[in-house]
Amino acid sequence: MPELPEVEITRRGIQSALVGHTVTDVIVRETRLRWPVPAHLKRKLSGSTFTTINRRGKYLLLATKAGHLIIHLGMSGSLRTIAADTQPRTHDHIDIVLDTGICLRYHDPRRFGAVLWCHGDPLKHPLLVKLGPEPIPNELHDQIFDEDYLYRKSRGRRRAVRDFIMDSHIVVGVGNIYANEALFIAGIHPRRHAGRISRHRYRNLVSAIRDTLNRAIAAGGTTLRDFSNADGNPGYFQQTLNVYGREGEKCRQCDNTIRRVTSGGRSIFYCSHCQH
DNA sequence: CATGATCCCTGACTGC
DNA sequence: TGCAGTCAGGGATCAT
Repeated sequence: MPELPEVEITRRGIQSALVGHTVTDVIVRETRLRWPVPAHLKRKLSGSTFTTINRRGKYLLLATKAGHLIIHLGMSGSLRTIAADTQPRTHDHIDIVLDTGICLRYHDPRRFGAVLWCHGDPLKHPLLVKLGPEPIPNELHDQIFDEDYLYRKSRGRRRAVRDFIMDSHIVVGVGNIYANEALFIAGIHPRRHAGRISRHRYRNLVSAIRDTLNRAIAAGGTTLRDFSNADGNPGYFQQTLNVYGREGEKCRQCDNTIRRVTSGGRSIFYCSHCQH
C-alpha cells in the first residue's frame, strides 16, 4: 500500500522514462477510479512533453507545458514503465504511450487511486492546497516540519497521536504503517492524546518519522500485498518492521508481545513496555 | 473548527 | 473444491 516512500520510489523510477519524451497516445480502459478519469485526458495530454516529475505528499505531479497530470496511487495503485505493446493485465487501467515505444501503465485493483488533469498551478489544486509540510526534503515545498511545528499544531488536541500524524493537513505522507513504526521508534504510545506530548518528545517523533521514511526509501519501500516499483519489483522494508503486522510476536527491544488494537477502523500496533 | 464515522473497492484470508 | 463472510486501508466527505 503506497505511502510516501513507495510514491517517492515510483517517482524516481518513472522519471527518466518520461522527462523529455512526448505522449503519442493515451489508452483509458477503466474510468471509474476515486474520481472519474477525465474524458478529455487523451486530448489534453497527446503531443505534450513531460518536463519534470515531482511529488507533493502522496500525489505525483507530471508536468507538461499544457498542464499537469496528477496521479494518486490510493492504496493498491502502482505505475510501471514497460513496452507499450505489452499485453495489459487485469486492472491495468491506463496507458500513457510515449514516442519511445514505452508506456506509463497505471494498475490499481481497488481503484482508490486517482488520475486527474490540472490546468493551472497544481499546488493550488483543491486536493493539494491545504496539505501540510513535507517530512523529508522536497523540491516543491519547503515549509518547515520540526518539533516546534508539531508541538504548536497539537496544543489543545485530544486526538490520538497516531491519527494526528496520519492527517495530511498536519504532515503529508505518513500512512498507517510508518505512523506505527515511527511511534515505536520514538517510544510514544499511539493512543496518547496529541496535545499531551511534550516538545522534547515531538523532537524524537520528528526524527523518527524522517528516519523511518528515509530507511524505507533506501530499502525500496514496503511490500505487504501489492506494491511494486516502476520495474515491477517489490520493496524490502517490511523485513525490518518493528511493530506493524507483528501482533502476538515478540518486541525487538524487550520481551513483551506486540499488541494490536483498532482505532477508526485502522489497526494500531505497539509495545506497551516500550511505548508510553 | 475539531473529531469521528462512512464510503469507495477487491484480493486475501477464514470458516464451514 | 467452493462459497460466503470478513477485513484492510487513503483520504475525501459527511455528520456531529
